[in-house]
Amino acid sequence: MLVSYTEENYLKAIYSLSRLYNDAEVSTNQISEHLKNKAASVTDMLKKLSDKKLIDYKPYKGVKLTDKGKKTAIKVIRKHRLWEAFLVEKLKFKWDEVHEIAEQMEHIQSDELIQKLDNFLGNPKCDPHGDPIPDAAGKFSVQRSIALSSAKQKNSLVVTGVSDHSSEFLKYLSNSGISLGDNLKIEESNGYDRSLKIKVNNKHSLFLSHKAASNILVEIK
Amino acid sequence: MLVSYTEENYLKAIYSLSRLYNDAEVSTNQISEHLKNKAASVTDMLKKLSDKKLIDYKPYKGVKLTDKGKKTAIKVIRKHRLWEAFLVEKLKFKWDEVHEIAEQMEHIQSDELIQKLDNFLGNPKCDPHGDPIPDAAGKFSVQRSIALSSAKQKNSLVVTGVSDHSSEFLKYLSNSGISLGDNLKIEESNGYDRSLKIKVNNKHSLFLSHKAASNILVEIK
DNA sequence: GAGTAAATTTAGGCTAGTCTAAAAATTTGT
DNA sequence: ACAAATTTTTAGACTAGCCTAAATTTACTC
Repeated sequence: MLVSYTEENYLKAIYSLSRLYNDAEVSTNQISEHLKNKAASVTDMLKKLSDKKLIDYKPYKGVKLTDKGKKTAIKVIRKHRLWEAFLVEKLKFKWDEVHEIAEQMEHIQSDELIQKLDNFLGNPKCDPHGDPIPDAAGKFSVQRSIALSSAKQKNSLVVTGVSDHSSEFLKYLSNSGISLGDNLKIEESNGYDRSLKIKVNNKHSLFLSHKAASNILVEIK
Repeated sequence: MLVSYTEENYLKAIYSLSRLYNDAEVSTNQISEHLKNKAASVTDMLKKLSDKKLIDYKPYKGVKLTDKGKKTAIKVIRKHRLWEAFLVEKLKFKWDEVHEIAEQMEHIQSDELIQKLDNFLGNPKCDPHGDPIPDAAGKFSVQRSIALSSAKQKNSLVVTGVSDHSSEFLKYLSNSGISLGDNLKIEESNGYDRSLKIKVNNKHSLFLSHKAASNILVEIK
């Protein structure tokens, strides 16, 4: 069964929104905002994806991916991240320049291509943003990181990635002197606006809004 | 101005059909057969491409690419051939497996990507089928080959490529023991069906139909 | 639990690109 | 040069994916 470019983008959106909220149902409006389409258009597509057994859809109740839909979404994510790795490792793009191009390349259809690309890159476990790359069977072999904003522990956090890949955000990070692999310590946690004061690599400190902190992924070292 | 995936395919078809017939006007039916679309659909698209000043179109009289259209077509061909080179050189595909994948990859939009890919491959002059790769300005730096069927000279011909990239034809060639770089001599030329008797590398001889010979490209050594 | 606000779906319309069938223009054969 | 055959265009319809506006369902508040 063929899944169009557009359908793939919907499945990808549903997958990542669902992950974001603990594998919960995803609402029409969430998808609409994420893809910058109108809610009515989303409803149309949900019906179509439901007919194809890629999602479980009950009107007004949100959607969840079926196993088939999840498999398709993870495959697209695998392709996206492998192409990002290729662009950075081999073609020497900066990590904040590759997202848009990978958005196009992730839709190239050829299982053999993706397998050969994976081998060519040495079967990487993560992409240049630190996001884990699933294998051909859809298995993620490395730990998923958590948002800095939700870290319970205050010390010994390591930046492993971002959840906002916009070049605006990535530029903001590099201007703030935060990059992949940096060590973070939470020095203060502001209750009322949930902003954080962070020490980077035991050197300089800075303030991060909740919004920024929620888009920085860390692992506990 | 943006040119869609579909428009790019039409421009590419017009470019190669035009080249095939000595830069002549290309007819609606020729395009229709080449793209496996109906003639009526082709007419629709010709109007659209004409509105965008990508082709010169006079109803019933065929079309020619404008400079703008030619530039766009050559850019797509550049991308196609660079990706084919990548697939064969880096990912170790066979030369008869890459056409379909490159058909998809040629539409990825990013000037920076294609420039970096070109450098990564070492700025190749030809793709794995022996077709010349134009540079970023659209210039072909190597000689365009001629069809074996139209060779005036009988001796010292070198196989430089094919004009039919179907895996059916490529398999036929490899079964016949003809590959890129082989030396050919025309031993007999049959007037009535235009078939040829060919000696390959001064070793074995074989018969080629006009159809096959017209799809083998050679240079005079 | 009734009324309002918010979310979602339905209804109907638009564009790009395709198709079939029919009409018009061109080319060919005598 | 005129009729027939061929090519090309026009006319009208279809699908995918999007939209706006209106109707419906659900959620929230008192």
